[in-house]
Amino acid sequence: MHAERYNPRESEPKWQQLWEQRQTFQSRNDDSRPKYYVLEMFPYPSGRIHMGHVRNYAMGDVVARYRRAKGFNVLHPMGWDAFGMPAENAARLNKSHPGTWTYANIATMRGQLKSMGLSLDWSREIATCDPSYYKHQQAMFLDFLKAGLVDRKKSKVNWDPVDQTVLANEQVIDGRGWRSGALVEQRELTQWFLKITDFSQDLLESLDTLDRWPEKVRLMQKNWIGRSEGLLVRFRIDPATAPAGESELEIYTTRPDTLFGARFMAVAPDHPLAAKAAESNPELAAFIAECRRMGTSVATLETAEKKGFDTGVRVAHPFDPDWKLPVYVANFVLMEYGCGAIFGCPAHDQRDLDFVNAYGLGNVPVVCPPGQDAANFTVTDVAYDGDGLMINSRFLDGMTIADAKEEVSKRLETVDMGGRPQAKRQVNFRLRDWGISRQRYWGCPIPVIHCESCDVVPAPKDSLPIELPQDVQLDVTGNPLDHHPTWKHVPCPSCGMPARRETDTMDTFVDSSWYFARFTDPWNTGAPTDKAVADHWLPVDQYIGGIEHAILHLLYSRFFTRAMQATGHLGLSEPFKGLFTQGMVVHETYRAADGAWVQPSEIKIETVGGTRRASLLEGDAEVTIGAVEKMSKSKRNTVDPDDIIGTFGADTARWFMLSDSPPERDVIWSEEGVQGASRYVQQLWRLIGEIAAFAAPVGATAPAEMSEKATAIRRLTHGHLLRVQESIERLRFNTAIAEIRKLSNGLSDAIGAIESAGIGADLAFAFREGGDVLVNLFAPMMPHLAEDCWQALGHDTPIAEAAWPVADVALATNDTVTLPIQINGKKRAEITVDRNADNATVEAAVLALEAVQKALDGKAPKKIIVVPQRIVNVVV
RNA sequence: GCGGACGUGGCGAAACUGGUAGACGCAAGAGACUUAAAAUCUCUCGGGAUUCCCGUGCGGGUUCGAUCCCCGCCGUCCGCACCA
Repeated sequence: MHAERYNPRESEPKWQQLWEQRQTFQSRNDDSRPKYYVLEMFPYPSGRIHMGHVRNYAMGDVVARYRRAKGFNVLHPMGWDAFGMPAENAARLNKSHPGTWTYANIATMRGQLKSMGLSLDWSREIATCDPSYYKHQQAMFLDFLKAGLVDRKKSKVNWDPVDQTVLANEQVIDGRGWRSGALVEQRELTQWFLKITDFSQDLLESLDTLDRWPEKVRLMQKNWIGRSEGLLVRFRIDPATAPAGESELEIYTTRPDTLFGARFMAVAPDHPLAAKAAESNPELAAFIAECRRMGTSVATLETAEKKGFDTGVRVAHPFDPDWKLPVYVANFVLMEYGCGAIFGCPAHDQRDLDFVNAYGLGNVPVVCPPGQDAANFTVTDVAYDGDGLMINSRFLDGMTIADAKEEVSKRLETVDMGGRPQAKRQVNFRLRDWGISRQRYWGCPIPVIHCESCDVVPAPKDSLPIELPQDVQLDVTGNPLDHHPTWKHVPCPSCGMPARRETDTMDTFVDSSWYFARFTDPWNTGAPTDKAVADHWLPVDQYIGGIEHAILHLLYSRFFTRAMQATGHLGLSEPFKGLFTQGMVVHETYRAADGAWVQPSEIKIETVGGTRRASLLEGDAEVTIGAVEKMSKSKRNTVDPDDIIGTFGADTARWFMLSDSPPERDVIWSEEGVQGASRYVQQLWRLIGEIAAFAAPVGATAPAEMSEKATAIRRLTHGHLLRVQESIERLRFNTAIAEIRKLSNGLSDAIGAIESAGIGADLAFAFREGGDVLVNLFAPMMPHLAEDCWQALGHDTPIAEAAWPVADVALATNDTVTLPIQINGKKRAEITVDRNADNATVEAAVLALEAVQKALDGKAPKKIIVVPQRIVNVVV
């Protein structure tokens, strides 16, 4: 019996239960089939899933189901990025515990994900806030510590005054905290660091091996790591001007070629030389203090004018002891990069030029642009940073920039200055070590103990996990763990004297830097991973998530994988072989007359005379339709996945998510679009019902005699099968869906054409095959509907366990091809010829065409280009 | 400022390695069925004209042939931002 209408509300839970019963999506570590690891970035348990999750997980599920059907042993797990500030905030608000809120959210969201019908292996579920997870993270921290990959140092940190916590450089966006949006301040604190910079060169170089990553992401990481090749040069300080104990100033430059264009030196306000010089110069001290104040916010730094203050110190030019250069303290020099000191060559560096123009120090060009006359090339407002030949540079004159760099480096490297060479080649990186200390409660405790006599002592491994205390006071400023009356007090593991625990917790990006490895063996109580198992599954074959993680999460994970390799937990260095970054889900915005944002669910839209008008469901008041923007709570343009699944079913939601837009671009969620998807669900259901009525039995073999009609149907089936397959493999879900619709349209037309004529064994077979293939093709996108259709077609095992159909390439290709005929590049006719017809045959056929004859008007063609199986162009 | 991506009908888009521009869908319009509506089905749907011409942001170039390659503009979006 084939029901008139398909009812997803009845069907979807039924199939979800069956899959669960049969453990269809559980993957075993000892399966001998080739492995395929599909992973979507795991969610933060914020309360409810949103449409972005639906899109992300719908895509991953297509890949997982497709690969499973293709015979792979697929790992497709799910977990929770469960530590973090929102839980603490919620707990403070509700006077409860962050864990209560977190686990309640997880329960809700797990239910929501299950209602999507995702082919996930729930037996591997993990939550990063669970001691069974962070126990291993603590163990690895100790391993890293032992391996020299952890550092504890005093450093200037980005301090978020609202969240009262330290932020990594990566978490400061436009001078503001990435979560709170507050202006970030600089503070000096003792912090734990993971030494990501140990891997700077490798992290950079290996980007070239990640050929299945988006170019954009690789470029962003490359810029972030920021490698530059340069020279460290030591300048001798003029003893007459040297502050006590100072004799030299070391700078870093990438342009040693321009050394003869030097006009001044500049050091950062917190450079030791600046401090020394300020000791006897109150005005300088005041200037430095002012820079510090300005420096509290990166945002003001960006727009600040170039300011400097002459220290009175003079240094000698490395190639001319009599050439003295003034040393300034300048607000644009960063202590963190290079040496915190530079030499200024204004003619060829815009920043230096702005500085000299403000202080009247002048400039001398030393690189002459090609085609310019060296005698009258001058620089005024715009520095020249292009190519050219050296001028005004004594022994460098006439050299290329590259040669001049080499010459300067070579000469200064051999000059002895106090027993060391005066210069040294140096590669510098922008990348900084990863500060992981956070003064928060809801994070993974850093497993060390501070002892008065033994200093920092690692917590013994058998004391792990160091669990968070349940009784915690969150409404205190500062660090709640530090305020806890007893938690931090422990005896020193080394000397047994009273000591205290580290009360900082780890940045939550640590939690997400290795979860993909934990999924391979989440039951392991003794170690973070089973190395052999992890090496079997990893790297992740296809990782899918948002572009917002292009730098932070992905770079940290790449570092962590290397650190885990170094400490014996993994045998590889790159965790993600294929990366795909999906676009956002966007929606129209709506505003009431009073300017308040209105939710899509509160309005109705009518089209009157071609224009769309929106009004409130209640009260009918007119609503203004605004721009299409990212779904957000503040603009209230969100659509709740639960509502959509409840009304239309998960399949409809998944189908629409994948159908219209290319996956890397934003998708516009619209009511019309969902309804279109829902209509198609019904259309497919009807079509399969019709096909089932006269399809040959399951497993029927092809009859020897095939009519042309039957062959045409088979050709259609196999052609689209090939193209859908290719689209899915390229993650082009929108074109895959277009091809599926073409197949269903084609089968539908074919039914219309034969209905009255009756049906033979050949057609029955063709429809059996066509119907089966069609269902197979849309099963990764609409798995529940596919199960019902599969059953309707007479199959008795779930399609989720069925193999992908094998395309007959020979059948998919036609014996004949239709070639467009161009005359002077414009299409004028077409001919149908044998697929393998030789060029001479094609040419003869083309020349015989009426349109060609007419265009030639009795003359011979100048040229005929025949592109076999593609096109013919006749030039007259 | 530096780096990158993108620009195609009313809308989302497709177009393989330079080979028929607009597949597939959304919206719209006309019609069929219906007492009516929904649903469903059929047709039309880049612009202009009479067989043809124009058309992929704009202006050039390369080519038998350009949405695709090259040069120069314009616009939109994204990332980084005093990195020496």
